[in-house]
Amino acid sequence: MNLKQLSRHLGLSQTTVSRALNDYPEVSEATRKRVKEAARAHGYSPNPRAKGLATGRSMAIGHVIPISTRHEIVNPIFGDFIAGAGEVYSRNNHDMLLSVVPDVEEERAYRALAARRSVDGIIVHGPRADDPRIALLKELGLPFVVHGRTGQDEQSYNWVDVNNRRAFQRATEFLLDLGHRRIALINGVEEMDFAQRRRAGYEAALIARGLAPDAGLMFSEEMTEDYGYRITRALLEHPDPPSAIVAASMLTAIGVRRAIGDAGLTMGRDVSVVIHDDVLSYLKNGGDIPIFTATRSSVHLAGQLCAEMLLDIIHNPGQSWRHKLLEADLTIGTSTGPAPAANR
Amino acid sequence: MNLKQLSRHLGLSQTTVSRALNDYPEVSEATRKRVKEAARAHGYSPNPRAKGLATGRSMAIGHVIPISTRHEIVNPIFGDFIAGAGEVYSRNNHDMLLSVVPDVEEERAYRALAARRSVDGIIVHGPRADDPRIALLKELGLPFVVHGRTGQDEQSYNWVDVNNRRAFQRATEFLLDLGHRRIALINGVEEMDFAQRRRAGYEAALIARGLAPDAGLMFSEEMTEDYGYRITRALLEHPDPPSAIVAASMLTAIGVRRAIGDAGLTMGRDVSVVIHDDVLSYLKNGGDIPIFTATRSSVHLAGQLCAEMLLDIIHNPGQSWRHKLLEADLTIGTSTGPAPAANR
DNA sequence: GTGAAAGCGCTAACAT
DNA sequence: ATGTTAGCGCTTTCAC
Repeated sequence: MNLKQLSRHLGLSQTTVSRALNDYPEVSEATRKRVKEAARAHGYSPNPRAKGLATGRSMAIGHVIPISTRHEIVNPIFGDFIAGAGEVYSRNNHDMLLSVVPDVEEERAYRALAARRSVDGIIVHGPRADDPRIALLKELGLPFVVHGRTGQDEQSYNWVDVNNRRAFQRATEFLLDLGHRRIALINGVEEMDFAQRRRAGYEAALIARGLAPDAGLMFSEEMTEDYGYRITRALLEHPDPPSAIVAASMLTAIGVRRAIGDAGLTMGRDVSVVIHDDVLSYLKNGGDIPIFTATRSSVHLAGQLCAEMLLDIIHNPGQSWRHKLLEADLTIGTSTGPAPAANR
Repeated sequence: MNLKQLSRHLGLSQTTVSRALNDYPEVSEATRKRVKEAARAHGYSPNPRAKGLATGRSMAIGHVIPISTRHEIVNPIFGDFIAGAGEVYSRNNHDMLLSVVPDVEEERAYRALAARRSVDGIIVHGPRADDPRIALLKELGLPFVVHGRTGQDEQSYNWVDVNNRRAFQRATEFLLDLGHRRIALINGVEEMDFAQRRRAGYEAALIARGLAPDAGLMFSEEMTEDYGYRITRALLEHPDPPSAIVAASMLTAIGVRRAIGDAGLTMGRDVSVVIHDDVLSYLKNGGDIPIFTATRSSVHLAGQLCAEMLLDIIHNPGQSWRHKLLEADLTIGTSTGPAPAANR
């Protein structure tokens, strides 16, 4: 069933039916009601391509997922984020277009999306501290919202971010309050903006207590299980090992725990660990590692918020930049305990 | 730059330019070359909506991701699969349309996709043993490929599946060869077809050795960490505990290992564990749980294969059903060892 | 308040 | 081998 058929069926012109369906004010209430009912009854739904061709809009939002050419892993936060954003799009009759591209071809992918006008807006994932995509998208004139922030000019574009700095500051303060003095940081790659903010929070907490950040206790790599394992083993073999660890991501945390176990030590007694993870900081259920359960993650929420913000920007253009800062989930596990007296 | 402008620029008709670009045979090689070069030089790229409107095709593939209303978790295999499929679409100039819908509204989502002709084909995720979606999609006449299989009529639709039966049979045989006799199975929900096949493989291996499957050693639930933990703890407290466990999924395996540790036992000595996981059976790196590394998972591969099959079906319709059965990755960890003499 | 007609950018008969 | 023309299904002037 298309517009033509529907309008003929109603004895009206395509124009009127179109106007009624799209809530144009000049249609009489009576006709609008009649038209909308008929549309529903016949299961009419406009052809998005025809609509897009006529309006120049696509009713679609693009997500460009860069896949690293070095280590083809998909960021685990991705699924949750997409689910959150997808719900919002469904509610607003927008399609979600996913574009998976090798990171080296990312610029081309953005330019292609813009040139073909396949999408009305874009969500930017995983911003680097100094990310060229921001300038590119501004140049292309495509509305966009960044999930996260870059290191500078954060007043010049739209973003939704988790307060990573404060989360790590709180985590570190928590351990300091328990008497820990040598606290290690197992961080993500500092090319990523979020990792820089996390370290800043960690350092701020130490400095506020008159402790100098120790480069020998701060680590920065891709957040894998192996990374958590290697670093933790090395730390524990140190003559003056840390009594506590602040770690990011579930995978890393799994490695940390395995290393502690393999060293014959006990989490929460010999070494305290605080995990930050905005994907899987779900319900903790009898253990010291968060697990999948029925609760939404903050990334899921961030996905919803990014999508809502972008749709709003597309609908009401010309406004100034928008942003939203979420307080992070922080999982403080059963694995945290006071520092051994010797380490105070 | 659109077709009209490009053709004017070349002093040719739109038709000729269109034909040259789309590799129609009747265009002279000279013109084709000239046209293609001009197109590239001007960065011309056809408007997909106009093209779709004219051809009735969308150049897009739909992925409907049902989000469970009970436990809003995203299946962890999802990210990997999407990445694999996405690469194939990119190479073939197809868009990937993601539709995230509450599972109760799934039928409506498929019908909407079909009615609006938003996509040329669909990939079906997570088939149940008796899945109504197969019949629905046949009725809708939309080409589709299932990632996985259903319990019956597997000759009547297209699918790509991992040989779950054989994987679990091999895993079980492996443990039997080590002398184990009481082997537990920690399986996924049996509503899912893959879980049924996994149990079938496990049972077949036992029966082939003259052992009767013991209902008290077989478990079936959503594959969370907590599940792996709970079941393993319970098993180990049993008066006649199993000496080995076959477990599915990384999360479950993490729970299994934690439970073994908490019970004061050692994996590979007191209890042997074989993990099956097609997502994260990546390189194992010094531990007994697979970790994220640079290697592709079999789900990534399945994503590619599904996408390729679907594009082929769309391009060459009218052929009979197609399918592909992949041999599963099977991670046999350092955590497997011979059965204690008492258990033989 | 409603309708006729043009046009969005492309493809596909149907010429030539 | 190339061009002309008529749509694809919708929105949007413009006229009434």
